[in-house]
Amino acid sequence: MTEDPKTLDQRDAARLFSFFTEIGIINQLSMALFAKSLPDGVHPSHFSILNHLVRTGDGITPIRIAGAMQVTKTTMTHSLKVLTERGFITTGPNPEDARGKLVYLTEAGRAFRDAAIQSVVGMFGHLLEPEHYKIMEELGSGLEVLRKFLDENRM
Amino acid sequence: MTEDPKTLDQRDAARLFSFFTEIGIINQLSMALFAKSLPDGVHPSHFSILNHLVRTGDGITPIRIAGAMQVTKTTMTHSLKVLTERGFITTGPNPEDARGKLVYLTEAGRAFRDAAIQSVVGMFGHLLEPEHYKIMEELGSGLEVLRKFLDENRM
DNA sequence: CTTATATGGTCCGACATCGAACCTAATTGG
DNA sequence: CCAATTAGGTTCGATGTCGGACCATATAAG
Repeated sequence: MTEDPKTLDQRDAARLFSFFTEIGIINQLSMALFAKSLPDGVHPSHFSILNHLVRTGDGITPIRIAGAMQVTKTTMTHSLKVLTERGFITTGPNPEDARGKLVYLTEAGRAFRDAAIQSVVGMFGHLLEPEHYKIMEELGSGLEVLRKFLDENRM
Repeated sequence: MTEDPKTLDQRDAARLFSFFTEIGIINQLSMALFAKSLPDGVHPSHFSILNHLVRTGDGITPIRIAGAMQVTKTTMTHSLKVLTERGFITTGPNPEDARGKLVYLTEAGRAFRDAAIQSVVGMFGHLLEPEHYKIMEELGSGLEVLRKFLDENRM
């Protein structure tokens, strides 16, 4: 019909659907498993925030965390409130911007993150077979290309 | 320390984390894009139910749909209520099981699904490049292995 | 047959997430 | 220097999802 290279033919459309379906199911199943390996009612998103603070260093703004986690600032406000109530983080004023805050890890937060990693690695480690790690490694670069592209083109 | 082949070394643990992180981000970004391409407040999960009914045929039970969509029956009850209110499905008694229901597509539901596909294909089609379809195709089989494994081992 | 258990579905409460509206402070234009 | 716009955060209401409790029917055990 058309020669526009960006027009989807039926095969492309089918690939698109099945690909994102697989991604969605894997995400859902792995997140459910992940959630079960976390202690009493700590959501994976909470763990991710703590993990991000450990890896990139704390003393950063909620907005930056929200950007890294791909969630809205509204969601981040809520998540940080939960983490504060659990004693895993503290917040203080931002000396460079009177509108903003800075987020800091507590010792409890750091310890919780370490324990959670042990728990998660234990659960997945007893489940996955060596071939699965091989697959994950093989898929890594392709996924990265797609992730970066989607990230750059989001609206 | 140990020779247990299922004990994760640091490289495996890192692969595990980065893999599921990529999956999570791709899922989130693509779902957000997907949601934006659907008309006025129809959630991707609602579309998926309609799509499933078209592809596998209607007149099936809510439980079967829930299994296929990987959600709980509680969630399915809610989703079907929304779809019924929008006039996209109807439900009737199950002649073979007095406890159960059967779900049927309406003409409006079928039309909505078709229109949504056009919209989604249009949005992604104008965004993705040929190389991305190639990548998706290459990743398909590996993702399928992981998905099936997670699906069989969920608890 | 009667009882125990499993299954289809709904209701309720909890929670993560989002968008819209809003406030405050920073930045930019004039 | 002042007005307009941008950016960091919070609050509010809505929605999707889940787990637990519950009801009704179907199936299995005795």
